[in-house]
Amino acid sequence: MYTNFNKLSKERREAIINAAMTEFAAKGYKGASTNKIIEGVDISKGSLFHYFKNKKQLFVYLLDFAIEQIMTEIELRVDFSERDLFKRVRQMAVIEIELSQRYPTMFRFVEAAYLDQSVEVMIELEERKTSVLFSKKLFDDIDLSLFKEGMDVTRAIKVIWWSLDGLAREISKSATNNRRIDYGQAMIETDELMQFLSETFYRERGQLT
Amino acid sequence: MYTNFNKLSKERREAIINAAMTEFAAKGYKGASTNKIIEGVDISKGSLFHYFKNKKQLFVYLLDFAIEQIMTEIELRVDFSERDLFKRVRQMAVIEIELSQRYPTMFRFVEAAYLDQSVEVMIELEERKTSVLFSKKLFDDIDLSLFKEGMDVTRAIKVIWWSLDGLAREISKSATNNRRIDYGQAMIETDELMQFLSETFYRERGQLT
Amino acid sequence: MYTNFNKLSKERREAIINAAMTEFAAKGYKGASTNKIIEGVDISKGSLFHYFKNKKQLFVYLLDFAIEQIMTEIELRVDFSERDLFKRVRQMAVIEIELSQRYPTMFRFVEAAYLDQSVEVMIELEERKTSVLFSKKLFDDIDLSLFKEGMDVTRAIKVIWWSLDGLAREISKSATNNRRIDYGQAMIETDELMQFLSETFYRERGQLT
Amino acid sequence: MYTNFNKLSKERREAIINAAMTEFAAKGYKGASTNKIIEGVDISKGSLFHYFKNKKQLFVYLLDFAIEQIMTEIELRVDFSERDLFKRVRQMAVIEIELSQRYPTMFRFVEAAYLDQSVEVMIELEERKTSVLFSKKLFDDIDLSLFKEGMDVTRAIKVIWWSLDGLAREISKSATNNRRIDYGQAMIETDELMQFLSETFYRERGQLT
DNA sequence: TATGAATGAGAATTCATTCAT
DNA sequence: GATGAATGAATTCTCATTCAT
Repeated sequence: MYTNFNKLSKERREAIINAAMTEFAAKGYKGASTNKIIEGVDISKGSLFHYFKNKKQLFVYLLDFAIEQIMTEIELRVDFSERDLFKRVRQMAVIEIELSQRYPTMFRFVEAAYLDQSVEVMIELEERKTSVLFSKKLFDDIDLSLFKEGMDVTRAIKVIWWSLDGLAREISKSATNNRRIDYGQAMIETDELMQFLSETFYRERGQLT
Repeated sequence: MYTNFNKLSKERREAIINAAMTEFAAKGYKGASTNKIIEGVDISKGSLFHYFKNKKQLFVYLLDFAIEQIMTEIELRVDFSERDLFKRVRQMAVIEIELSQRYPTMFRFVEAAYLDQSVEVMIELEERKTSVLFSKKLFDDIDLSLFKEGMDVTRAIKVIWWSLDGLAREISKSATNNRRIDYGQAMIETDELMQFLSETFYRERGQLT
Repeated sequence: MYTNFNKLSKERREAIINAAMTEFAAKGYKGASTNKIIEGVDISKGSLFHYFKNKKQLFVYLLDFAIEQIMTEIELRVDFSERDLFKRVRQMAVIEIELSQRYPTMFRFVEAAYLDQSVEVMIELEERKTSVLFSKKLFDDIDLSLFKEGMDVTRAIKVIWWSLDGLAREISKSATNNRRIDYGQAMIETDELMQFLSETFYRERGQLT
Repeated sequence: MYTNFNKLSKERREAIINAAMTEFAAKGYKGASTNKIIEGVDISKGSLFHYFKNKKQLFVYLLDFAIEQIMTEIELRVDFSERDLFKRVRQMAVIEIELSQRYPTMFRFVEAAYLDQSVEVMIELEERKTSVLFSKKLFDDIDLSLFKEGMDVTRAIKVIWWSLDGLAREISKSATNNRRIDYGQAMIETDELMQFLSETFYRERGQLT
């Protein structure tokens, strides 16, 4: 699968991936134009459909490519022996922020893809979301003894997750308006939120960093 | 603005609104076809573009119509003299659930619209989101004395909001998969979450209902 | 059905029908290009697909139009009270020859359509063929007493039909090569064939004309 | 000509011929896709166009190949010393039926090719049709003394030919509808028709088999 | 005011053929 | 000789919008 495409040189492949992700991120699946994609990179219409048999396959390829890229980095760099929930989550946040600086197009694409409503790719998206979004591993083998006594930990973790997710959305939304995310500021806000949450749910104040 | 459209009879207006919302909800802004919209209701091509000068204006009209509809109901029915945050929020949840049962098309439209990625309507959407989503009034004149002493109330409220929002997303996402939201179950889960949150952030256990 | 198209002026309608039939006759269903059709007549791409929702519907319309045209003329002008098989068939041949001179494009189209192998329109073609080709009425209430005694009349009629059909094919095939059918000559040959067949199958030599 | 292709091993050649015939038979000349042909057999794009300089040459090759195959068999197996027209024709029918069972793909291809409307190959087709269909040899040195006295034998032979052709068409058309030709039944019907024709045109009833 | 026929740019995709390796 | 990636013209069809009636 994708045999033809994978035979291309890295530069060419990346140019195509970049152009396609940019277009999909900007216009959504349905709105994106394969014509525009090939305009943005030195490739013929025939070639695009030689690499990917149709628009949907191209989209799915990009999605899987991006997810793998991100997951690989997380798997590699998150220390899963760290049993303090906040410390573990913080590692992930740091990596994500770094990646979104290194691969802004890819991140914008993934965010847009996850919100895409197009029926044509809904099923593919759902499959990927459930497999990734709430990556079980992230909450595996957490040290529950750090939580306050009598606390409903499952619910607490959900509240923590929703809060971090909410903050991320807020930051990313403000970015759409003001055009650029200040990642330094984002990290500070995330740390402050985690500080608040650990004070709320943990037995005693810990040291995040 | 929309003078021509407003001169129509209520039935006609609602038929058009319904058909348009259904199409936009199903296919997104870009994917929706004005041709399909008029097929679904007794109106001519010319008239549609007479009432709304283009597709975008139609979309924006629908959005504002829906928001107003919902906000009016909330304004009317939420008792803003209730100063207990959870009790006030609960009222809103009840109303939203009731409305989404009464006007399913409208709700589906609003949900889809809020996720729409189309560049053409992004700005309009952002304007409405910020003005509505975190409706200030909702958190005005809240009885802060109910919160635990020393609690960072602003942050607590955000966490509460993000959690309720997170639960709502979770329910609505599972609905896309399993086809139907069980509103009774949704209310139970919301109540349980609020119970947990009030125990976490409030001085003493209250009675929600 | 075909409401939009039927609202056009006769001239415009005929121009479109003509251009389309010419293209289909020349290239077959699959080979015919809707682009070429609109090039050949003052009509926009959008309009063609406004009149006929797709290529297939256009083809089917043309086919039904042509068949109706021909059948109406035959019904009107063939004297079905003539009970002598050859005399009745001769009437039809005369009409067909006349029509193919008056509407050469239409006839070329029908002939080509009947030979078309494209899967997309096979079913539609089969439906029309069975209903028309061996028009039962043509052989209804024939005077069987004219045939030789002891003759298997059913088989004789088939042989007559196949022979006339064979001659027609021969003439029409030679036309593809030499470019034009000589209808006078064709009529003579048909008469000669019928003379031979009547001598073969009839009790006594009749007078065809 | 076709030097390169003929250098291939028999198996390879036949695989290519088979795949190409199948595609042409199913979709017609214009509709057939060279891409699809190579998908169905182990051959590269470049090679196909190396063996046959273009689609048309491939088609013509297949046509000539099929015709030669069939004609060779007929030449070999028909006993041309048999001077009774019906007996000679019957031999041919038997061979054709046998061949169409042995090489169904080839026969389907030939039938489809003969009906093809594509301008690109019309001329080539016409050339082959006239050269083959009414293979003179078939009617050479026929024993005319068997025909009734005074009979216009030339015309009689034509009627016989057209009738046999007509029956064949009828059988083959019904096959398109009902999916399979019953060759046993076809042979019976052909024999019955020939019996009828020999009674009609021959001096005295002969014995066909 | 209301209509809906007309439009042509643009959509995704397929195609036979070429040519550098 | 054999390959298969690359091509761009051509395909059918859709679309939001206009404008004469």
